[in-house]
Amino acid sequence: MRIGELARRSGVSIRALRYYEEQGLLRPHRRSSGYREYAETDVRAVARIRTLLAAGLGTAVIAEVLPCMVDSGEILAPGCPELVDVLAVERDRITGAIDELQAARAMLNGIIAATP
DNA sequence: GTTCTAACA
DNA sequence: TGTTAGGA
Repeated sequence: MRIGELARRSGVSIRALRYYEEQGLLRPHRRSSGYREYAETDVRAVARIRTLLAAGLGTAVIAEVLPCMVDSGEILAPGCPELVDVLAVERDRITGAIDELQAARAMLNGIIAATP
């Protein structure tokens, strides 16, 4: 599929899809016309990219983790178990971020509840 | 009409 | 990231 279809199906802007390629997150083939040709599996790949970006992971980390995820996206592809410690660090960072968000939410809840 | 690259009131 | 210019 071309970039327009992937953008519609993934809910991501064409601009973002080109950016992902620039960052090495996606490797679409090129037609003789120069148009990018994406695979069916890229729809799910984009979803994973969005999830990881939203979690605060850098594109460099995502680029090396993405190819190590099997269909389910939760299994480590055989051949890259050394990523486990990198993922553990990211997980701990996310856990810290969640704690801060919960603290902020509790603070706002308190203010809102105490405001007549 | 769609996509491409490059660049920024 | 959006948007726009200038082409194919």
